[in-house]
Amino acid sequence: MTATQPEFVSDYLSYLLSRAGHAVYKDFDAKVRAAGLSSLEWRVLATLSDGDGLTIGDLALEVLAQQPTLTKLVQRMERAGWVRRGADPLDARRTLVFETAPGRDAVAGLLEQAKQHETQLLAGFSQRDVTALKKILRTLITRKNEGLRGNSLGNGKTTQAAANPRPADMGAGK
Amino acid sequence: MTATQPEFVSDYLSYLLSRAGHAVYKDFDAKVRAAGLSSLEWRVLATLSDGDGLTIGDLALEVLAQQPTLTKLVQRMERAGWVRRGADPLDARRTLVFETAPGRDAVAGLLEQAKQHETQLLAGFSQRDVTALKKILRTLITRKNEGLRGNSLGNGKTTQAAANPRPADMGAGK
DNA sequence: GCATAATATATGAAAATTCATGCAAATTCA
DNA sequence: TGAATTTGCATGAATTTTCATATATTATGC
Repeated sequence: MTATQPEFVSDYLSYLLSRAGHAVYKDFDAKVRAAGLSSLEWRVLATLSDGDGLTIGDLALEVLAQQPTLTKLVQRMERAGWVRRGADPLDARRTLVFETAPGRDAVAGLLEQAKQHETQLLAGFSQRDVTALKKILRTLITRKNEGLRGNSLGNGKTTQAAANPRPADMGAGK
Repeated sequence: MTATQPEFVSDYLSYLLSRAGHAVYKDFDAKVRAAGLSSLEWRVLATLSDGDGLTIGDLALEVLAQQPTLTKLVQRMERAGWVRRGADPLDARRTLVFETAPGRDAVAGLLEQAKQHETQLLAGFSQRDVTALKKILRTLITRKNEGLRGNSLGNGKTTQAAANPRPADMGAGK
């Protein structure tokens, strides 16, 4: 009704999430750049390390980029030798993306460092806090736009399981 | 030590924060675009609505963009009539950014909608959860890289208080 | 006060992203 | 089955961002 009160932004959830994400990522980003990768390239390789053979579209959703961006990024990364593109025998429209050995090598160290980084970041919090935090974040991610009217973005993306997942599957579900 | 276990990424805090931020922002973004603004323009105008007269540098920190990006964005936004640039009488190197009346008009509706959006988003959570979540996020934001060795990014940015803050200061703190 | 260093923004060229659209393959359904 | 629709990716042009650096101003040390 009345004018917007001051300091709205600094209490706004969307802003807090962005800021926190940025703050958390910022110092790790230096290591990513030192490894010769851009932020998006790191995300792509890290995602593929969890299981490759994703389509361009699913990969775009995973790394929060748009499809044309991913199409072109993957082309560049293929030229760099980090990934390989392949056809999907079940659907000729799709382009599947696989990580190459050099690609795995490029992120191997970073994946380890990422774990250490997270451990350090969360050192000051109780296990309960961390669990609660991650749970809420997952809820926000999963819930997406349910319950929000006036926004019929069906968005029925399937995000099929990875075609080439790593052996076990423990530690992530919860 | 051993090979990276699968599903690392989906439990990685940095990833969860980015995803949550993206999920939360996604449907609101449609309204921002409908208002004729880009995401970054929305952030800039929303930030300035909380008090303008910020320098290019401080504004860049606020909206999580780089300085050259902000310099050019502000120039475009000035041409569009949303902001005005002014000199700092105390430091001739600085460029201060002020919101114009058209700029305020452009975001007024969005600021209201943003509040509604947040209310809807948090509807399913208890007040306690929300408070806890925001508290942790603020800690992550504030703490930045303290306690993280091997990264002497002093980053002593002052981010001085807004030169032209809005009157009261209630409703944001807690 | 003067050189030197540090800070704040601007800018040009290169690179990446985005928007709109094109095209091919799969799906729907009459 | 065959036309119409939908889906998935690629691509060209325009826009935006980034990197490196230039420029101007303020702080510092002697």
